[in-house]
Amino acid sequence: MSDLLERLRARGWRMTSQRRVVAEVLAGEHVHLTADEVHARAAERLPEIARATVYNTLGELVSLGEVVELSTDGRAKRYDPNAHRPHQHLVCTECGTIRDVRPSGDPLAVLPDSERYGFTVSKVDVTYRGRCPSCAG
Amino acid sequence: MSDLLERLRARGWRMTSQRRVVAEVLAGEHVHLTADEVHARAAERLPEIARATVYNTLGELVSLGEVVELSTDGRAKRYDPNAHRPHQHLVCTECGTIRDVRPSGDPLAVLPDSERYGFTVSKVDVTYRGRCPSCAG
DNA sequence: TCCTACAATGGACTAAGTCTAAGTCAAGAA
DNA sequence: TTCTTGACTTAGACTTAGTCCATTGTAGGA
Ligand SMILES: [Mn+2]
Ligand SMILES: [Mn+2]
Ligand SMILES: [Zn+2]
Ligand SMILES: [Zn+2]
Repeated sequence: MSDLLERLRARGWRMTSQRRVVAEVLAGEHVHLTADEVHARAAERLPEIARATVYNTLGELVSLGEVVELSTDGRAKRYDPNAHRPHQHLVCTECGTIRDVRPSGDPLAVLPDSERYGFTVSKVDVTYRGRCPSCAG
Repeated sequence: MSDLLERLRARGWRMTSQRRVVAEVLAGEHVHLTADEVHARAAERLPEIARATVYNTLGELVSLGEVVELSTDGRAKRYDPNAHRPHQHLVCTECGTIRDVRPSGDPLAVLPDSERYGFTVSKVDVTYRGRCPSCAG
């Protein structure tokens, strides 16, 4: 994640304490936090960070391709730092747990030309839904 | 769609003018309206229908499996009466147009057991994204 | 050290949806 | 047909998630 800070600096990002803590909160595997969760965790380290700043920073990270924005349900968007390894998501319908998964093959390939209606298709978002082991009871 | 009204009556639904117009608005192919769009169209026929009634009715139709709820972006959910023919969606990133599409094969089959982490996977939502012909310019 | 353009702040505002208390009415009973 | 009653509808307050803006602060170059 510190290489992230390097990359951002190289792109002319002004490095502020707020941006640093937001980037640090978004570290690790299977991290899919909402903006408010990012804000809460950032505020543990930098108490007066504003919600608007978190939204701004997340938006910038998304534009720069360093973070992926997800909306797996109709609720708050989630922010995923695992942006450099393309993957899909497996979501528990009970508890909302999210796992990164990699389906076999290219998910785009299964859409025949006859089903593309002249669109230039560039991206596929796949959400697998089911019960996780601890909710299966 | 009148067979929908039959099915609902058979399930003990009390038939009101509000429920009837909501069901009528949700007729046809490639219909993916937001709750507010449904409300606006319903209000053309029944001016004093309340927004809450539209939300209630849509929620009931979803519970009964007669309508599918979609959240392809982080915006308003969309309601899809094409609930009896399983399909996926192709969305234009520019104008938001939505098409029903049928990928070849079972989208669930491409997720290997090793990528299921003990989940009981029951459903897949696939959103193909790209530019539609009129936005391709 | 100073300057200033870029960034952060707090609070008002919007969009989408939920909840509630009071009033209405569909449909079965008599 | 009229009566009855619980299911349904209504308006508006409330919540959640996110955006916008005017003001204040500061990173980093000169
Ligand atoms: Mn992920
Ligand atoms: Mn559809
Ligand atoms: Zn679970
Ligand atoms: Zn388009």
